[in-house]
This record gives sequence, structure tokens and C-alpha cells, in this order.
Amino acid sequence: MNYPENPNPNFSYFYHDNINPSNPEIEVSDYLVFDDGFDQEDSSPSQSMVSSEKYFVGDSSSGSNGATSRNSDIIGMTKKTKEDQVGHSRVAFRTKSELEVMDDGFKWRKYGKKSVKNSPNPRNYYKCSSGGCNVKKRVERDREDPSYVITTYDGIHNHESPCVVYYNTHVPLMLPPSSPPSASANWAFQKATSHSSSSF
DNA sequence: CGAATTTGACCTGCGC
DNA sequence: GCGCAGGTCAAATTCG
Repeated sequence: MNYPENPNPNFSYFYHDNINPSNPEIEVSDYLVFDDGFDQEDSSPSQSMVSSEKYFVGDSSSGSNGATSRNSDIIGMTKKTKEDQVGHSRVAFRTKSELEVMDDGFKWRKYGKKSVKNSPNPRNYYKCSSGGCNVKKRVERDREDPSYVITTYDGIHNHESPCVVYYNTHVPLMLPPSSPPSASANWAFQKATSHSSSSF
């Protein structure tokens, strides 16, 4: 890592650096948001997890909706978990990438690896290594298309991304003049974690 | 030598 | 209650 990572897949600078559409190796094909206060009808309220199958039910499994645009497909879903009680959001997206671990603006520490049922690929578990930040993410390869990586963010960072600091210092012109870097980052993150399910 | 990763064991929730 | 599957822990190992 020679330059700061990025906080969230929909951050503008992350888009430029890591999901650059001109780079055929990496592209975001699906983007899903799990938002508190919104109950998905077909999900069990007591269930603590959502399988990767459900993440893409509207994209690859159900015929009608799956025929729509592949990029930026968003399916709002929510799960009630213990962590929801402290303000919990989940964002999942699928990225076409050879690399399983993408720089996303934060520093992650791997704490587990688990093979999942019905998938030949293991799932990796990461925690944000920033002190006091309990954000987690899961990374696994799409079982139907191993060229895709499914990344699920769990929680909201309580600190700024190192990337924000970096760009604020080194690449200030990349950001809109009316929006300071942190504000831009926060906007994107809030958008992704709090309101996307109803507006995308 | 400290930090990060690996990996088997353990914990918890859910379905039967 | 039991078994299964997903998630987390923590000791051992690796790496810079």
C-alpha cells in the first residue's frame, strides 16, 4: 500500500483509483445496501445473517429484474441484529477483480477465515484496525463467477479514512471546491449507509 | 521484535 | 435437544 486506501466503494477517489471503469480488471457490478429501519419482507427478522445468495437475488436469480443494468444495481435490505441496536448498517457490493482484498480507504486486520456452505471459496473476515472502530467486512468470491469478489461492510466507521487525510493534503483538486474532503467522504458514506435503500 | 496473518477451536443462533 | 452453519477468538506462525 503506497497510497492511502479508500473508505467506501462509492467514494469518488476510490472510484478513480480502484474501481476505475477504464480498468477492465476491476468494476463494480452490484451494490447493495442494508439499512436500519427497513424490513425486507422475504427475510426472517430473527436471522442474524444474510447469505450471499440473497444479496443478489434480484440480479442473478430472479429473472425479471435481473435483466436490468448490471452496474450499480442496488437492493435495499435490512437485518435486525444485536448490533442494529447501536446503529448498524450493512453495505454489500460485488466487484469484478482478480484481487480478493481491495484498498478501500481503511486499514483492516484479518481475524478469521471460514469456508461457507454451497461455495467452494472461503470467506475472509476483517475488522477495522483503527482503535475503537468496530466496523467489519467480509470478503468472498462469488461462487457463481469466481472473477467477482463480494465485499460486505458491517457498521459505520467512527473516524476518518486515512485516504481522506491523504487527499486533503496531496490531491485537494480532486474534490469539489464547495465540499471539503471529509464532508465529501461523509456524504458518500451516509448516502450509502443510511438512505440508499429508498432512493437508488 | 512488534505487527499482521493463519487456522483450529469455540460460541451462538437457527432449523428440524 | 441436537446438529449444522456462520461468526469470532486466540495461540501459533510469518513477515517486515
